[in-house]
Amino acid sequence: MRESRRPGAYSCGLDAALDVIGGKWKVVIVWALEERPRRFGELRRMVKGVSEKVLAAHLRELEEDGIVRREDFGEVPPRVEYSLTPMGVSLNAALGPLGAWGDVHVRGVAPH
Amino acid sequence: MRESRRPGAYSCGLDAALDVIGGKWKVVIVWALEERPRRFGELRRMVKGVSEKVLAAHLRELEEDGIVRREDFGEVPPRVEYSLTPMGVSLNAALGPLGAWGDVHVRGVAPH
DNA sequence: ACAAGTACGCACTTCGAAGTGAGTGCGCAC
DNA sequence: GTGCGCACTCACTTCGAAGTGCGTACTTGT
Repeated sequence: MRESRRPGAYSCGLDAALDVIGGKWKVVIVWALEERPRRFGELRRMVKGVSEKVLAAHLRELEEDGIVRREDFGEVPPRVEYSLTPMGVSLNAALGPLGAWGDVHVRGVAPH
Repeated sequence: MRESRRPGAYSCGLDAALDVIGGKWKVVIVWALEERPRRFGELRRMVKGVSEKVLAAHLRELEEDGIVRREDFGEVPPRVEYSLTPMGVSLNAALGPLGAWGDVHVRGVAPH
């Protein structure tokens, strides 16, 4: 189990942000939710290589951190939708420059 | 040993960037080099909690990735200085928004 | 004479995140 | 009636990043 966030335990905002997106698949999940809400199985197919256990765990953590919202339509068979909260949207925006940097300096993709 | 970077192996620039700064202490190291070049022992004291082994390993990886420059003044006792390359400076800039996001949304520090 | 600082390298251990494979209870298509 | 998809949970294993402790060859400080 992960300890809950300890305000003031970080030396800078970068520490804090990296703690939130620290999981192996977190950024990919957040990125996959950018366009529109997604269902669990949908995410499972989009985020290639992730196991169900880890996907579920990461989604729960992201929910605890206020990044994603989980909506359970109490239907049967189960139907659950995950979407970004405003905080999640702003996180995605903050990740933009870093993604662009990676494109240019690591992948060698021209910014045009 | 770490495999060298594989161009094209990333699904997006974010993957690539996170691979580069993936180490536990990488961002703190880069952040510590922002102001001016630093010596090994100096970094060791700044980056609290890091072991010498890991600091040396991370510095070597960051050098391989073109983020930091290592300058060895062949003196005795040894004197080595680490500084950011232009690419390192741009990385730091790209990390800015993420740090600000963490300050505001995780640490609750007002922007202003 | 002795400890401490310099910039590391090496062998060993630890520990937790992630991977694996199974089960659940229900509906629907074949 | 058999199997698949849904959205998970649980127990177990693996594996590699990070931690620990020691050694180096030399200089400076007390």
